[in-house]
Amino acid sequence: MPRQKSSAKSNQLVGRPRCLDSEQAILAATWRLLQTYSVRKLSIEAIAREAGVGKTTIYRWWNSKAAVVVDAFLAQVEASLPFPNTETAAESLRLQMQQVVNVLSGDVGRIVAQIIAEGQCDSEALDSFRDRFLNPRREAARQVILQGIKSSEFAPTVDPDLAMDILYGPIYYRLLVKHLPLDAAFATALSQQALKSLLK
Amino acid sequence: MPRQKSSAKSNQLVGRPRCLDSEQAILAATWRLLQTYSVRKLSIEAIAREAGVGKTTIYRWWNSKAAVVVDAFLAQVEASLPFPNTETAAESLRLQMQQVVNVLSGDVGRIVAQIIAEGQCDSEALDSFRDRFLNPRREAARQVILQGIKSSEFAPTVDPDLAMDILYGPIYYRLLVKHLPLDAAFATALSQQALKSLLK
DNA sequence: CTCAAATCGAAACGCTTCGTTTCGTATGTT
DNA sequence: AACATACGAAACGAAGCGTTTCGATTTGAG
Repeated sequence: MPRQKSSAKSNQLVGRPRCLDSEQAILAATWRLLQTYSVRKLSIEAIAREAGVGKTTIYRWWNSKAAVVVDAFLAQVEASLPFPNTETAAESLRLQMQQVVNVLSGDVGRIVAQIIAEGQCDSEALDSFRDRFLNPRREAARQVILQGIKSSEFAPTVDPDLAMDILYGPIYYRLLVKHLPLDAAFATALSQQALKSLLK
Repeated sequence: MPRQKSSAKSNQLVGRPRCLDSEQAILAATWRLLQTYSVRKLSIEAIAREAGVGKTTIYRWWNSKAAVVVDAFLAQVEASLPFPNTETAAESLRLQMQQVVNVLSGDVGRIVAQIIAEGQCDSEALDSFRDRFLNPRREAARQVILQGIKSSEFAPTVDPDLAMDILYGPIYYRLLVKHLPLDAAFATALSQQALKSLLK
C-alpha cells in the first residue's frame, strides 16, 4: 500500500518538516499557469520551474499532475459559491443555479471542465474533485430540496439526487460539450423550466 | 490554408490513389486499442504499429490523435442509436433515453466520455464529435419535440434546445462525473421526472 | 512508353516530457 | 552528536512527438 500523499499533513516526529512555503508556491504557480495553459499542456516540470522548486518535491507529495491541479483549484475556489437561502426552496435553487452558471462560464468553468476531462483517465483525480468540490455542494442543495419537500413546495415523490441531476446536469452538459452557450439567459430559462418538474 | 485532411476523399486526378486498406486498418486498429487503452494513453505510433502502417500515413490524413479516434468511433457507431417512433412524443423520448443510457453505460460510453474529455483541449475534435455524432441525434429529437408541441402534448412555450438539455444533460452529467450510476433505473426515473417539465 | 504526381512503409532526425535516481545540503527531533 | 527526513539540482533511460528523407509503388497524362 502506497503512502498517503498530497494533502496528507506530515505528522512524523523526526526529520526535517515539510516546507510549507514550497507547497504554497507550487499551488500558486499551478493556478497562475492555469490562466494561460490548459491542464493538458501543463507539465510537472513547468510547475516546478514556475514555483522555483525541484520537481522531486512535487513528485514526493502528489501522485499526478491532476492531483496538483485539483489542490490548486480547491485552494482558490474553496470559499466561493456560497448557497443563498431565501424564503422558498425554488427561489434558493434558482439563485444558486444563476451563480453556478455565472462562475462556470468563466475561467473557473474552463478549469472545472479540464479537471473533469483529466478525470476520465485518472479516477483518483475525479474522485478527489467529486469528494472535495462537487459533493459538498450537492449536500447543500439536497438540504434545500428536502426543505422544499417538507414545506410541500415540491412533490413528496421528488428524489433529491435525481432532482439535482435535472437542475445541474444541463449546466455541466453545456460546459463540457459546448453545443450551446452557457450564459445568463440559459440559467434563467433552465431554472424556470427544470424546476417545473419538481413542483407539486 | 492547410489542405483538408481526414475524411477528405482524395479527388486528385493523377498520382497513386489513397490506399483504402490502410485507412480501414488504421480505424480498426484504433477501435481495437480503445477497448484496452484510454484515448490518453493511445499514441499515433502505437496505432501505426497495431495497424501495420507507417505513421507518416496517419499524419498525412489526420490532424491529431483525437481526429483518428473520432473517425474510428463514428465508423463503429454510425448506424446505431436509431430513433424510435411511437404514438406519443413523450413515449418516443422515453424509449430513446433508455436506449441512450443503455449504450452510454458500456464501452461506447467510456469512449464518448474520453472524446469529450479530449475535446476540452482540442476544439477541432469536440466540434467534429458534435457535428457528426451529437447534433444529428439532437435534430432527430428536436423533430419529436416539435411534433409533441404541435399535437398539444407538450406546452407551446417549450424550447426544444432547452428541453433536450434537460432530458439528456443529466445523462452526460453522470457519464462524465460518475457521481451516481448510469443504469436503467436512472433512465426510467429521469425520463419520468424530466418529461414532466414539458407537459402542458 | 515515358514522365509526373501522389501514395506507401521504413527509418532516422532533434526535441520534449516523463518518472526515477543520485547527490550534497538543510532543518528538525531525540 | 546522531538520526531522520525534506530540500533543490542534476542527470538518467524510455517514450512519444511531429518532421524529414528515402526508395518503391501505383495511378493518369502526354
